[in-house]
Amino acid sequence: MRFHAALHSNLPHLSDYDCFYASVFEAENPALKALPLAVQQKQIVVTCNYEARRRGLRKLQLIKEAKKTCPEVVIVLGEDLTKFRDISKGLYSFLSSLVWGDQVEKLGFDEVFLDVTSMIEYNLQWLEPDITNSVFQLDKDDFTVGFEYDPTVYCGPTYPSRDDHLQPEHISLPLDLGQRLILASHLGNYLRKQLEERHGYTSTVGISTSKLLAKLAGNVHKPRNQTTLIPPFLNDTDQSDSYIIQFMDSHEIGKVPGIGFKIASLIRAAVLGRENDLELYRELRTCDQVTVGDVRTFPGMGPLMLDKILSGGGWPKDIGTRIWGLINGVDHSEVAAARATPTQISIEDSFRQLDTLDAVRKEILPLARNLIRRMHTDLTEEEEEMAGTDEEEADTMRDDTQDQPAVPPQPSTRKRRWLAHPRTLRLSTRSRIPPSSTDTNPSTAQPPDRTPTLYNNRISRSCPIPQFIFSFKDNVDAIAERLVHECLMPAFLKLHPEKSGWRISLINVAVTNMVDSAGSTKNSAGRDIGKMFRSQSRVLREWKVADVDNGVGDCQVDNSDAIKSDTALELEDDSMENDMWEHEEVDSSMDNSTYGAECHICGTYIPHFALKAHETYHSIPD
DNA sequence: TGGGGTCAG
DNA sequence: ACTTCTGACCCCA
Repeated sequence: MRFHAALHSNLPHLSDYDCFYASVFEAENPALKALPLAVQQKQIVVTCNYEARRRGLRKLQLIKEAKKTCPEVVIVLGEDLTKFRDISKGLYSFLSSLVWGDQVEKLGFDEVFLDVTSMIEYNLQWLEPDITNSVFQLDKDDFTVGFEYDPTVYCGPTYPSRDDHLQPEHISLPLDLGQRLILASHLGNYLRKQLEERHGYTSTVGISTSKLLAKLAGNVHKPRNQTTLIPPFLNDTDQSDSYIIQFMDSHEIGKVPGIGFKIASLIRAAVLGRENDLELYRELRTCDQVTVGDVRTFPGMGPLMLDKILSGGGWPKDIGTRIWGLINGVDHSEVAAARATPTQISIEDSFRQLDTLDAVRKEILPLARNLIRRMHTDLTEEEEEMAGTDEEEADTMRDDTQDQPAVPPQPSTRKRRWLAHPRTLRLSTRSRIPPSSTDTNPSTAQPPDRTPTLYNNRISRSCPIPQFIFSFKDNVDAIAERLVHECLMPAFLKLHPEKSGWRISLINVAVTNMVDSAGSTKNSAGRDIGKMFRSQSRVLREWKVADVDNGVGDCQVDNSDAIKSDTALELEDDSMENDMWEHEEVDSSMDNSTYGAECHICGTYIPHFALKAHETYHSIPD
């Protein structure tokens, strides 16, 4: 069987990005770390830090309730996602720069799948039996770049835990899966440390042989830790996946990634025997919870039965097979390669209700503006300065003279070009009352066979995108205004021909249907990284000393379950790390001293916010 | 290609 | 009171 190591890493503490938002505010203002902090979008708490959780706050809680539960809570507004998106991009770029190949897949703002197979394979070949001190090479071309580790033991927690599990005395090299997972566990630990030391963000990592298992493994030891899901390697062959089965069986069916609310509900209904004539139904441990194990062992359960359970919906063709695979811990999906450009960009806002054209127009305008800004940041890059551009000769001469000291040309004067052109513009709305609905009371609606697909009330109209949206000459406001009048308002009227009474509660404006520009490089992410770091090797070399210092010793720290994540390694911070990562239009204007300084111990350039953590780290060993 | 659905965080 | 602000992929016509 082929080894497919996926390393899944949640960038902040918890695997959801709840805490990611809170971490971003804490990074801006470290004083917040000691306080209960909640991030607000409209009337709800979308996220809160651990201090707030300790005091009883939860995500997706009403602001009112949160204030009642914890009057001292500090509330910050998080409706503008720009910061989160930028930080997320930066952390993502950093990980991509370390991992070989381009299989680095973002899931939301706060999670990344990494396929580290080739790194593991490469490092496997240097191992010799029973050597407890080795070097993990992070750069094929430079054996001095890497970190020390002990390849005879896992780094960090495993599932099953090593207390429950016989650690093999001798690991057969080099083809053993367990050995690969050991290496992956050390790499995961290294990546976590790098994220924390260099960027001030803690993360949780799951390590296994597929995206499915890596993701679920990541939930086991939640904040600021990692879990390696280990298959049995001493057991008999027929039960070779028993731990995986047990692991999967213990999950509630809806917790399995890929099984969402609808599918889980249908499967639960079937297993609980709601509409099944079979009365072979079993005693379920809890009334409400249906576990993967309950589903897997249900009489007759398999791909065909799942197909039947899910028949009638618009599901993918192989849905039964896929779900059955997930239930059995099988997931063959690959970690997706990095994308040059997103497939769509959308921006939306929600409201209590909008009922007049004027109100609608007033709300759409800023959405259009922001959308155009986003198109510029995400779909354009700086033009490569071509020697042949006659018109710009004067500028070019002045700006690009050799040996120009630290101040680069103003980014705003640089030429930009589109990496991709969206071809479609789309307006979506949601109303408080569904447009044409007859359902009076959803709670009384009996679930006979199919969910009546009640209330998923976003409706949309799209149109070809007007070409003026791509202009670099006209300013954003002018383009936005024209877009609203010529496209978006007409689209709105098509959506809502009625005179009034729409009770609009949400408006979304999107560009979709991207066509990559010819000549744009395949891997723009890689090029951005190249701009941010001189080269991968150089960056890594800068950190070489740190890496070696850390290797094994830190594993021991991390292995201890007794760490107080709140106090042990708190990071001081300054707000500017965004700008480290500020993409295409700004990067050439960076003056490093604005954002950080050189460490007086190792001389490495450290972003300002990470300096304290970095020095703390120097003080640990030796 | 347009409109909608489900999944994810 | 399944809420917020997204983004990816899938199906059907």
